[in-house]
Amino acid sequence: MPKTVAKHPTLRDVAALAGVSHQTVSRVVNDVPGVTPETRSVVEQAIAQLGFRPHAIARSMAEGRTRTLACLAPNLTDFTYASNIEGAETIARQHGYFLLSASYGTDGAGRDQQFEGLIDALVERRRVDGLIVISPNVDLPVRLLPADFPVVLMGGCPRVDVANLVYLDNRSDAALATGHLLELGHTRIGQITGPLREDCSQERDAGYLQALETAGIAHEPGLTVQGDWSATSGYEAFQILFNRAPGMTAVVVQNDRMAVGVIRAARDAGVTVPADLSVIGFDDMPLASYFDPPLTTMRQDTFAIGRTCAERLIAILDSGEPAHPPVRLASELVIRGSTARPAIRPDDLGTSA
Amino acid sequence: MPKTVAKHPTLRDVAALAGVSHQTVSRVVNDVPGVTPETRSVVEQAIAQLGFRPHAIARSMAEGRTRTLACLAPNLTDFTYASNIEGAETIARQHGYFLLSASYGTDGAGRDQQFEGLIDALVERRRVDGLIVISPNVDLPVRLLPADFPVVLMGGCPRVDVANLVYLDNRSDAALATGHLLELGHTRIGQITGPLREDCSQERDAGYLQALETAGIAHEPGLTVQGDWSATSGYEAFQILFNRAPGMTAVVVQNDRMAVGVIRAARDAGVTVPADLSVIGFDDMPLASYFDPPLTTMRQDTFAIGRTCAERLIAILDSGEPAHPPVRLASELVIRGSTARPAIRPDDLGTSA
DNA sequence: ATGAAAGCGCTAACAT
DNA sequence: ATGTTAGCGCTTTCAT
Repeated sequence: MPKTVAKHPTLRDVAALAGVSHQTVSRVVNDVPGVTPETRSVVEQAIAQLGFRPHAIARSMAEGRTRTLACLAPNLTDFTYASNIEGAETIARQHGYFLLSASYGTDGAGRDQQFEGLIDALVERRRVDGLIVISPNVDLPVRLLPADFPVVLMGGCPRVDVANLVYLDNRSDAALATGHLLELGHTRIGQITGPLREDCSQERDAGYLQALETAGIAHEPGLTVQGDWSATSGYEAFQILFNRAPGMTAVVVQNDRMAVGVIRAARDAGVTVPADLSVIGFDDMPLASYFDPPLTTMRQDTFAIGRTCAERLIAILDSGEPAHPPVRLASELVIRGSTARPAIRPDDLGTSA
Repeated sequence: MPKTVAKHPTLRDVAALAGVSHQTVSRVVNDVPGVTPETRSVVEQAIAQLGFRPHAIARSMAEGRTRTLACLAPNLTDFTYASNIEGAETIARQHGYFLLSASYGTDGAGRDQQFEGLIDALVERRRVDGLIVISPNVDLPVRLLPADFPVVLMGGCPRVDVANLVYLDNRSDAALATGHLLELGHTRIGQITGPLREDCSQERDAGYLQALETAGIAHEPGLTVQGDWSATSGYEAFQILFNRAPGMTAVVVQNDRMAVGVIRAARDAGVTVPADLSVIGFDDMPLASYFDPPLTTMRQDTFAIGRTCAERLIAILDSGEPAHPPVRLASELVIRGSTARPAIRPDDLGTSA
């Protein structure tokens, strides 16, 4: 009775068939020099004949690394996160790594807890070699992550105290957005922010304030309303702003989804964009140019951000390159149809010139 | 000189400290009965003291499974795929699995090759326990996947010969969409399809034809144009259709992105939606209700689809449940502003009644 | 150039 | 209830 063939042949099965030691097979598989062409050929035939494939887990076990990276994000569906992830995944695979992605849930309670659970399962139990963390608050990972584990952070503001940070300079981006409105001649410019507990919202707010100040325009706190990134919240924020400050001619909206909500609310209130109100968003989300009017927005190359994160992480892993200083990524102003010069209103006539 | 403490304590380190065998520690860690409360307590203290965490890879090695699933999709950014993935990831984690997601590239050459490479690295090398495959062509995975590996397919049409298939009944969904237009009173209904090499486009086309036939309306082949799912292709397809059949009063557009392109093209051509032209899309993508007019569309619960796939896969893995017959998932007609009764045109007056 | 031995950290099967 | 003995399939180190 012939020995039952194991479902998956091992190095030793190949070795037995080729009449060499399993070690030699290992050398052939890993392209290690020091194997005669003849031996190599015999082994290769045996490998082919048996359909041998090295066992990735066994290899991880012996090598002490998994060739797997993980990316943690608040969710996997928002286009910005999804494209970060896709960018990272592309680079990872190009370098022989896989990318495991996990979301750590919606805001509020449980978030930290879920994040910690993820760190435990992925990092402490050494399931992955490195981590990319996308977090609305850089503090979260900084606080919860072990210091000696390879991590690249994707953040929304510069932080000199944080190594391996790839960040968007939201402050200057927002200043640029506000500057665009200022240049068009707007002076009463409102703002709709994301949740103010997020770095990104804070930074953009700071940039907005900074641009106003540079232009010598007094800041009206009542002109800023907080949203939650959703189109609905943009809709509601506009209504508040509209009642509060009918003279407002432009709004900086901290993301495109809310901007779309603003445009809808404006129309419902009889306000025409951009004739009566200029609206600028952030992200340049897919189809931003297909709304009515097409959205003027601050575009971010989110794929490139994901790629950069993965490149940095792999450099640390493969080349033993140590922690690197923060990398700043640029945004780009995309002018479309939702912004224009302010209309000259009857009551403005007296004050001009 | 004290023994240098290993960076990561092992079962044996804990055992030594607790004065028991490593096996007892293993029992405690895995909550296996048959350990005295006292012993357990001592071991738990040692675990805490050393900060021991079980090594996931070593465990995989010994258990012969990785508690990791993979999801393959054409890309990770299209909302439909991203939400499938997020749904699957949620379920996976609830059951103690991680989800590794990988994209197998854009269409055309290289696709099969990349897919094969993925199968090799993930399946043949046993890096994951099971696979979820989202493919525009069910044939691709059916052809390239080993028969004995746990796989759940997410597809666009029923296939009795394929086990573990979770599918959208695109044919009847398209018939429903077309039926909506028919009910409104449209008779010359155009169609813009996705790439016809994809199952989904074929099925929807079949559903469209079927609905027309049921209504006793002769099919005009010239009223169908092929797009590539992009808004731009929808824009262009409308132009072709408009020149070809100015009398057309409605279009079934096989996804929302193209539908948005159609609406834009219609407006640019002086055609008002829905007064002059009704447009129905598929997907109910995010913000579909924020376009102008809000999109009427066939909604699919893509999160639920992802969840279902993961549930099936885990059932096979954990409960040893064998292959199951195809699962059909329903879509829902969401009527918004882009569809309406056809206007009564001058030349229609004579023919009516 | 090749082989033998040891061990990665765990689980499983079998003692006691 | 606890301990002992074997591996899991590979890489690494050291012999030959």
